[in-house]
Amino acid sequence: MFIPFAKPLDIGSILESGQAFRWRKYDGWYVGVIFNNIVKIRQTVEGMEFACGPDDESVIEPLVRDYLRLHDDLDAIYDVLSFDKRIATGASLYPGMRILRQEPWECLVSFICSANSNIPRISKNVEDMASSFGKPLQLGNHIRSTFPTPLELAEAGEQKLRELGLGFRAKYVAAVAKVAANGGLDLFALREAAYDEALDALVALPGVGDKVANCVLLFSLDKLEAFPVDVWIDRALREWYADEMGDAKITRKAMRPWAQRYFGRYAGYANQYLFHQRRLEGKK
DNA sequence: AGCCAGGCCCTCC
DNA sequence: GGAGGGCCTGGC
Repeated sequence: MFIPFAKPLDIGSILESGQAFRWRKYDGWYVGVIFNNIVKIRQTVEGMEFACGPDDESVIEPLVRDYLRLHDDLDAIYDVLSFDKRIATGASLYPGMRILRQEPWECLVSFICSANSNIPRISKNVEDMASSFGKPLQLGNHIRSTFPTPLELAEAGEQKLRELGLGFRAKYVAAVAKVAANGGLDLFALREAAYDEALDALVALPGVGDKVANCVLLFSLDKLEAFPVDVWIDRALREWYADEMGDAKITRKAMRPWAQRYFGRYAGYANQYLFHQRRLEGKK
């Protein structure tokens, strides 16, 4: 099925910029699992093509548009952020890189797994949880699995999660799964909540600190003002914004509120472009 | 081989 | 309240 262009759009940078962990590239197509379907996407000259299963494409198509945030007017967002030279440059370097609107539960568990880890390992952890505790799916010759529900992960338990190689994060995933399975966590309600309220609710969960919470808020809960500060953003801000921050000894904790004031309501988009730029420059 | 990874939690000051 | 160390494991 064909989806017309939402300009600008760069499927590659969206799906390969460390926001989500289940997309794989096979001969020009990105193949992943969202909304309990295997979904294939590729960008074409005039838009994008996608295929999915087991559900009908007509059912999944609006969800894919939503997932890719095609409704965001990126040029308008660039206009708001381009008072800053770095972001203006980033927008011209990577036009069409969008923030994703992921399924909150998978996003939360994925970023709990991100603590003191790296992208290849996070991807492996997430995929292993799916193939071990999710439900199998097939589309053509692709065999994948749904991301496990809170109940499925709660029933798996810490020990089995450790056996998958989650390490110390297994305890947190198991604990949060138990809370969610018992109805103690309504992530979709947090989409309607204000940023501060949603942040407080997330940070109360074991294994979820300010950074992980801001990733979940940004990538799945519609909080475009969220600003996760990881090592890359830490480096980027110290190297590029020392003058603006005006405090060489600023703590990582203090960086988030500073950046949110500085960048404003689309701080999360600014974050993604800084992260992407700085990560491509390497460790130095 | 050894360091460090898209942090979080706990302890101790 | 905030700085410092420990934590599972794998990638480089």
